[in-house]
Amino acid sequence: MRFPKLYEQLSPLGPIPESEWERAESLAREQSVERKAHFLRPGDAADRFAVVLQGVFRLVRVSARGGESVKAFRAEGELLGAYAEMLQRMPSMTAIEALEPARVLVFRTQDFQTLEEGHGCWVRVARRVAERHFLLKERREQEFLELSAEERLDTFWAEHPHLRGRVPQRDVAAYLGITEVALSRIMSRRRKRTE
Amino acid sequence: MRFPKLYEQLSPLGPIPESEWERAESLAREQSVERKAHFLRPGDAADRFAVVLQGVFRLVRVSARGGESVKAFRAEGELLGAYAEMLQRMPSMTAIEALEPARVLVFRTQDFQTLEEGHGCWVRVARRVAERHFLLKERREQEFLELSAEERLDTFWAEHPHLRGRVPQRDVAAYLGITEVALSRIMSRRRKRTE
DNA sequence: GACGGAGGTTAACCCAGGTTAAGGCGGCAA
DNA sequence: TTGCCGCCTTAACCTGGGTTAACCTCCGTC
Repeated sequence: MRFPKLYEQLSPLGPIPESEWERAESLAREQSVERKAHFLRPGDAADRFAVVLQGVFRLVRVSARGGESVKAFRAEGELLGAYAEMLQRMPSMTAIEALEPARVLVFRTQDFQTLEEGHGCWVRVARRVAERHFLLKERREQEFLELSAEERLDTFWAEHPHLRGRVPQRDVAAYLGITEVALSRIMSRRRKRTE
Repeated sequence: MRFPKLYEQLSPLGPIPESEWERAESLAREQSVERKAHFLRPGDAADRFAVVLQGVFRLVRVSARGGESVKAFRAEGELLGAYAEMLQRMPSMTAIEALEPARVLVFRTQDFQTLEEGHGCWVRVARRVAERHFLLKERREQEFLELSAEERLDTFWAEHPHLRGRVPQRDVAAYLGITEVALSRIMSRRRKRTE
């Protein structure tokens, strides 16, 4: 078990025999990413993904008008990649950028496909990954439909306590779908409300 | 091929041998749903899903505060079910209601699992279904992050032209995350703008 | 034909959040 | 030290959308 983070992430998704773990680890490549450097930038082929070993990343989509919106953050143990673009085999529209000096364990999607062909356990894993991604997005949809920005903020910290102090406020705002000004306002409003 | 809609929906997701089609059809049960009747109501077990043969449905989530938000519409050929709750094996939080007299082809999730155990093609289908659900939600997330209500309205009609005239405006509003009043305002604003 | 309900529109008023612009403050480089 | 830069805050002003409530169809039912 050279990479406990890998094991933590993948083993809850279905039983994987020892021999397959070894095969997987042999395909992985460890890589470090400097603060503010990109794991993936818009236009790159979405042909690899990773497990975060160390650090926090932001997944950013630059809209047509030039505005940045943050789709997600990823920290230790989480999967990193332009998942939608991978599925559609299109170039990435997403920038993936380290907010701290980071280390990741990289797989090429092509190699993962070979894993799948070799053993059915990986197919099950891939399915669970798809389902988990879906559940995350559905929860987020619900938040946009039902909650105010302030409530979304609370939900955010409740769901991501480990990001406290590790992500700049402007990015939290861009994740919530508001401006950094509005976020600052919400926070001061609340500061006063509770004295 | 007793149910062409079933074939249309599922066959693009992966090759399915003739014998498996027959097995699937033997498990399905045709059911009709009256206008305003429910295919599923909150609290029901999320233990079945369907393919829509005829009609339009709305998937509604009733929030804690009693507000209704519309997660999606489903028309002919689309999959109908409380997917998130199915994955999590929890009772449905979603109401699924016919907006027109409708007919559906119902499967019990349990039966579908038997299909999966019998032949690998169904596993592939299940995975593609998960991926498609994810892509839909991701697109919606992006719309909430980047677009105004008015732009979301345009996007909605561009993506769902077949729903024109079949869904009441209040439901479109609830899908966009605004009130029917706001939607009416947007439409009149636009009517004036273009004379 | 009268009535009532469902769905849509309009208007008045309010508030959350966008926009712009002006600081504040800590850290880092010259 | 000074000055700049990145990040955050605050204020002023504007706008989109929420809320409430009145009203208007169009139907379907009696």
